Amino acid sequence: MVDLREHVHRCGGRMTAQREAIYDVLCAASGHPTAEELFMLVRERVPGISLATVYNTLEMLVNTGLAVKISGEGPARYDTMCTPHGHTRCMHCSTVEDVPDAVVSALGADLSLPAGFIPWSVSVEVKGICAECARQGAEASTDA
Amino acid sequence: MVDLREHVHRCGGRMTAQREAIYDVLCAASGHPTAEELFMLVRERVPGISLATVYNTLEMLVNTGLAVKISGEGPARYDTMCTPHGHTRCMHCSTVEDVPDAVVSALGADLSLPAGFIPWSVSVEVKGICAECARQGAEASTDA
DNA sequence: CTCCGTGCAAATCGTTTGCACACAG
DNA sequence: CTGTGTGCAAACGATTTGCACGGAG
Repeated sequence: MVDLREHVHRCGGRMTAQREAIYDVLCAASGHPTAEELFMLVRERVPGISLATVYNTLEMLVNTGLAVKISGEGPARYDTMCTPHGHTRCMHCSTVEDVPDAVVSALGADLSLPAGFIPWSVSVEVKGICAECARQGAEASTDA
Repeated sequence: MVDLREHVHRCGGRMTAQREAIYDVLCAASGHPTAEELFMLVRERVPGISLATVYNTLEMLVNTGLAVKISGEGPARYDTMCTPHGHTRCMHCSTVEDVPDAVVSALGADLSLPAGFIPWSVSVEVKGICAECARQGAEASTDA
């Protein structure tokens, strides 16, 4: 969580109420919201905001290193945590959770990359079933 | 590369010329083709085939474990190599290459997953610049 | 005053779906 | 024969774009 105004200025951009609201909401969001979800939340604070602005701002945040875009199945999700980490994705409810771990950042060095490939970032995604869905699944099979 | 006819039957499906062609082409493809690319290639062998059939068949192959779907930025790419491995993705030309490595499969155990999360598969993607694009980039800056 | 960022609506792109027919089993 | 897989075209969801205006600097 940095001073957005200062950050934006350093990157040659302008500060707006929309950008502040989007960044605030993204930082405060518990999960890893999609652009649409973020849009819904931000609209409570900036009623007239448009979805395109949310996309624009998110792209700016990603390009300037303040956020990370997690793309995979379905709509992309966004994350502000900028230390290297992986994600889990529930195959049932598609929730994304963080996997803070030094292993992730150390990984790059261990991989035998194609000759000449210049690595920039490593992302790790663990697909599976989240605790919540596993619990419900167990209940369901108990009920049946 | 398995006997597709037998595999499909074991999974309760039917064998068709389209499915055979798609699987053949996917196995023979050097890179990691998108559905669209695959469609173009398969059309040379089965001129009347439809893109929907390519999507259907790919989904079947993925569901039955004969192929892997690599989704991320842009269109999804497909891969037949079924031993655990990671991928590199060039940020410039978006080429996807394989990273065969035991580290990837061993990774799951080392990560501190959220409590209760049941892992199913681990995917690793290294973003960066591929050798080809790096070479061209170097040339370009030399020229300038 | 100058442009960058915005809002809106339409366009685009990848993928899925509904339907009638064909052909594998 | 029976029902699954096919081809087509239309629908769909996520994201991008073009354009004119408004507000930050």
